[in-house]
Amino acid sequence: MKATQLFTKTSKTAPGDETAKNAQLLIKAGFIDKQMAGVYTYLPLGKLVLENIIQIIREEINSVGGNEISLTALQPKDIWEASGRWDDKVMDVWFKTKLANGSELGLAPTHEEPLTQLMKRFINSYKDLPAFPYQFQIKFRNELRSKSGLMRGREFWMKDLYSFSKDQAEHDSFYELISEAYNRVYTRLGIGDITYKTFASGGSFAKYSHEFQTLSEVGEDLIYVHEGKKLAINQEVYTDEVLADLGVTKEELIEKKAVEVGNIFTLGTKFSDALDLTYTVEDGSVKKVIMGSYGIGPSRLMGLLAEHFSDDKGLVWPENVAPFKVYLVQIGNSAEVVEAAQKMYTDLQENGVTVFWDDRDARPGDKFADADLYGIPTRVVISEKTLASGELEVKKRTSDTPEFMAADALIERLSKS
RNA sequence: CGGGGUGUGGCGCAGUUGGUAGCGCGCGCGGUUUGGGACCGUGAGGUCGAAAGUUCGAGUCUUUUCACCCCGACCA
Repeated sequence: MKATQLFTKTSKTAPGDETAKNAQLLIKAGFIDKQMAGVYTYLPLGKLVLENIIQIIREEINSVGGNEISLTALQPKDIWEASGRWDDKVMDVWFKTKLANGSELGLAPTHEEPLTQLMKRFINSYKDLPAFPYQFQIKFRNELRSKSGLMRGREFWMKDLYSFSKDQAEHDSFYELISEAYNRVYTRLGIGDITYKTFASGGSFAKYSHEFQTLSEVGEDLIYVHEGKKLAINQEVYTDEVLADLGVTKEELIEKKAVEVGNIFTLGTKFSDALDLTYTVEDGSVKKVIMGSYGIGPSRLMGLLAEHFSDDKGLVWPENVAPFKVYLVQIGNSAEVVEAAQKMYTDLQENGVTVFWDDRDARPGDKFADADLYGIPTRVVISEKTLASGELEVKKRTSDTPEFMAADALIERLSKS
């Protein structure tokens, strides 16, 4: 993308009505815009980051057999009444509305009911199981108080996956697979080392559910971390019994604040009971399907990454989620410089390296400042100086000192990474 | 939902004892500049969140209301 084709621009001042670092930086950099409390627009650069996060999750979910779908946001009330979750006293985050004919509707805060209903059409026999449908969708939750920028919104992106299994063993095996897939997601996002599989309360069908908690001072959760075993315990189940279960002692645990970046949950037959989702076994008998649900919030992850990977100059995206790999700074407007920049822009793209070319008629300082604020991993400068020396100036966002290299060497390095 | 705070050009802010708004950034134009957010000149742009009230007169006072932020509660 060329800078002159991007309609957003950066701001020198952070918005006065945001105190969360992630929101301040993302708004200053023009990645997002606030529509109202807890509701944000994704602008071109922010959309690229969000899509990169989504794509990583998609690849890992597909690798364990996920089938991507897209359920509806508008929900009829009958199936939610069947599960008992239409009542505001049971599900207190509903946004409810009506059709023109008066029928009541809700904006989906989650999707167990509609998906269970849908799967009744496709699950009849043991031969149809297991099944792992999932989607990326905007969820609507009428939070009493949204806060912390992208971290807790009333409208937010969620990857929700549901598993449909024959029996507990099949369920348990997938549960383990998805747990590993989640770990791979966090590793690819650059937060694997500070993200812990955390034991949390399990509901009626399992002793525990598991959250994936990333250490952060802005976190809303309190967890007890065992660094050696790479696990943690949520404060809500921090009891002697649980400690004994996991074979750890209080002395080995460290209390930390963390952000919940994922959750995997055994549902058992809660929804297959409510909506009568059954299958026929080999012997002709009929059984209830065992379900699980698995969530990751891409938008919350984007907020967390902005919060975690940033400094006084702006964002510092990990390679895998950055909107572009390279920020190409063109200094000067001489024909030689423009031509060289154009060639580099084209060469990088032809080698699979995404690049943002700052072709604006602006001063170098403006371009450097934006390159830093955007948090693009690698900055490449082309100017009269670099043309004279025959080497490009290359600087990592995470480094203060540039290095100099020939164009070929740079392209080779970047196309490999 | 309880407590606290804040709403003034696109953004960030100021506005003294009430006398019909000002600064910085950004933006337009002219010029000088051009390796870390330049400078000079000039110009456009707001009726002060909304409504009602007090007053000769309200951004400044009163009431109501809406929105936003923070703390708490809540939170598949």
